[in-house]
Amino acid sequence: MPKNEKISNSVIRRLPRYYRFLGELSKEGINKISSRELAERMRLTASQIRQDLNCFGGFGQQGYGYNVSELRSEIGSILGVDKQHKAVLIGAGNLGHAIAVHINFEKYGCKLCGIFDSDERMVGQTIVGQKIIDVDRLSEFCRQHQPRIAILCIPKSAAPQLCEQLIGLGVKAFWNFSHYDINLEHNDIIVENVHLGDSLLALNYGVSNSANKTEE
Amino acid sequence: MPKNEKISNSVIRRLPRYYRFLGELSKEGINKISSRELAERMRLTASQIRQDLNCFGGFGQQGYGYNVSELRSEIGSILGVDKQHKAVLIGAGNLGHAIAVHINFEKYGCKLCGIFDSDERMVGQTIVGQKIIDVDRLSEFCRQHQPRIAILCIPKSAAPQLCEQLIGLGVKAFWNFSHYDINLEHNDIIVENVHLGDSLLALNYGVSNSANKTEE
DNA sequence: TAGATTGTTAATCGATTAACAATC
DNA sequence: TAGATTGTTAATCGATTAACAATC
Repeated sequence: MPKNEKISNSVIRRLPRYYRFLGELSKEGINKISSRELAERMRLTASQIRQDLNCFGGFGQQGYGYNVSELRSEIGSILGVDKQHKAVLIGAGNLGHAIAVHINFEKYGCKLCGIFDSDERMVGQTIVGQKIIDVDRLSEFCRQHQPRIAILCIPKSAAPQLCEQLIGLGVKAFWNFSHYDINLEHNDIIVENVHLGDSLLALNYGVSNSANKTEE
Repeated sequence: MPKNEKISNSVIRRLPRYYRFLGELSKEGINKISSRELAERMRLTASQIRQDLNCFGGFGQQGYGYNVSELRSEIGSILGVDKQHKAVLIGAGNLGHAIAVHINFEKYGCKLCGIFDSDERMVGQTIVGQKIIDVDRLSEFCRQHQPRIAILCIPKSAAPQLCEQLIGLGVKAFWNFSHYDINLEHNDIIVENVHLGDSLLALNYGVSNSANKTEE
């Protein structure tokens, strides 16, 4: 769908937020919105919104604005929310478990089709209606189901080897919650690192260096 | 500590990653590193690293490079890892629970001092050695302990009101995992939104639009 | 038609990269 | 001293904002 040039990462990162806000507007029963109004709500500039959207096409109408639900579904299809890419979750500990039950995968264009763990006490247990599978059976499973996305909720030490294994099995994208910083040679692999520690540290920087603190 | 000018957000976001990589180097027993070597490992440019670090001071030595553990501890203190800011966690459901046990708060300059939930079946249960407290007692607790950070693992609907309440109680920063997009009038409040859905959608965009897919 | 608002081009701003003098 | 590598200034690049003609 992209018009012609490569879409910048900054634009891509804003798309999910547009999608969310348009969903809310839709729920509020608002059918039409101008770039100016949307900018106000999202604390962006109208210019930026128009620039962003025009990377993908002219979704608006001069003199009128944008049709909320139409624009939302356009952005949705750009993001691929209706693709239902198959995903496996590796690591069903606290975080993995929470991700499995907390994230509505269908809503985000994914289908969670397998949950794995290496701890034999977890294997066989059921979460979100799925039996946890022994990670030893990962290869077998992937050959059969061909997942394209792997969600890593595993210790740092296990990550490098697992990444390589999964790439060998045809996985194209990683949603990485491990403390390992995926930085692969393979340049066709898509990585979304979620470093919660980094996020907390950035917040902590803000708190530690905020203006409302006395100089020390 | 900042030299004189305001530090850009892009720089701040890279600091935790520097901190992490330097920690790893330290563990590997590497004492000295040049900006060129570090850049290679982190997939950055040497220029950028030197620029970033020089926002805060000259931590290197010409002709030699940087002392790994020294630089790490400098960045650590810039990030405030030894500050131990008090934090409350609101919402001890799947995600809140996982955050509580998964994140080593001390390591990131925080101290988790209270966990709250509104579900009476959870109240009184213990996680990470702390009894879950009824959210009705949040005000009382905050007046006594004066936490500066609130971690929100609550439904979107509960977020706006809770934010206001917490700000009234002196909370200065939010680590926000709720689907509510904190976008406050209060401009001295620090917000770190962690929108896992947005993150997954960005990944999904990549998978849906990757080059190794056939045109459709 | 007049008014509004887009799509798009041009101007500005900020961040990244390159270059190099300073210096260990 | 010679070699290496920083700190810092200048050049480049890209992203954001402003402006405005096109058009509904």
